[in-house]
Amino acid sequence: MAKKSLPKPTEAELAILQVLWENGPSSVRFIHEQLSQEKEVGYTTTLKIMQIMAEKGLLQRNTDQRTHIYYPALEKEDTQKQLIHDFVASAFKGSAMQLVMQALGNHKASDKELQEIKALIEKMEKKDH
Amino acid sequence: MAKKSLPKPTEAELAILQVLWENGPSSVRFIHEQLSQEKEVGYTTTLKIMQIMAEKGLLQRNTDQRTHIYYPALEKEDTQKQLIHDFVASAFKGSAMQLVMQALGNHKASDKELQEIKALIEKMEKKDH
DNA sequence: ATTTGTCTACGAAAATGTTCGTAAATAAAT
DNA sequence: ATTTATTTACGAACATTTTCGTAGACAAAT
Repeated sequence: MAKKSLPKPTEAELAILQVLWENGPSSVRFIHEQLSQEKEVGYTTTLKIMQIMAEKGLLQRNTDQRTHIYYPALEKEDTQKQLIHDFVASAFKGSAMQLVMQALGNHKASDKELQEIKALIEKMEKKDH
Repeated sequence: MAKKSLPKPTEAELAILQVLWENGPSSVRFIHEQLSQEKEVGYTTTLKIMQIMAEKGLLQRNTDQRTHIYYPALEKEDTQKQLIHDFVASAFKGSAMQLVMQALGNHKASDKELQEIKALIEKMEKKDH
């Protein structure tokens, strides 16, 4: 059967996903502590958003213990891929390459990063033949 | 004096900016016709959003004629730059290079596009020395 | 001149996202 | 055992964004 497509995460939801991506499955308490370092926010606000995310299917959770443990339903890369797609559509008229050029141009990249990108390009060129 | 920083455009606002970027200064009627091709929406909805954008400073307008002509207050590239910055922060933990790698990897690029990127990288490498 | 159409302005409803207070259950501390 | 702290659930207030109806000004068509 077809994979059910999940809604695009909102800003607040994305902030939570980032913490989960970095730290793995976590409790609301932990996520909230991390988010609090960036911005003051009530505990129940974090809780509520995570509950909504679980409802939407963005997060899964283990409720065996009183303290529920949440984790993303999708791989980080899959979510990022979808986000890039939407972003490119809404701000770059669908041209991912235009985005790449802009992002590359406006950002100071280290030699190592540039080498990585070159390597990726080489690989893509080879695949074409 | 310092350049007043404009708010980040919303989704609906971005759709309007894209039409303006492509077609230059336009009337509400024209923008609305373009947007209608993508999605059904009332004329006054488009009008209202453009008026709000003018209030916010995102758009300028010429009101000499009864039919006002709107145009973006900022260059396309400036707005895109800001959008990339926010996007990278919210979805890529601030790493523009991660975004570039993902966008590059997930997208089929033409030889010509790859050449352009390579050229840009060359230029960036030279600048470092 | 009168009607018909097009435009802006305004305001408010509807939809979406965010915030948090309160209550109930459970666990931990005294 | 009683108090204190932690956690989930729920609901509602608040904020932001999107939507559009209505009215008034002006222009075009008849």
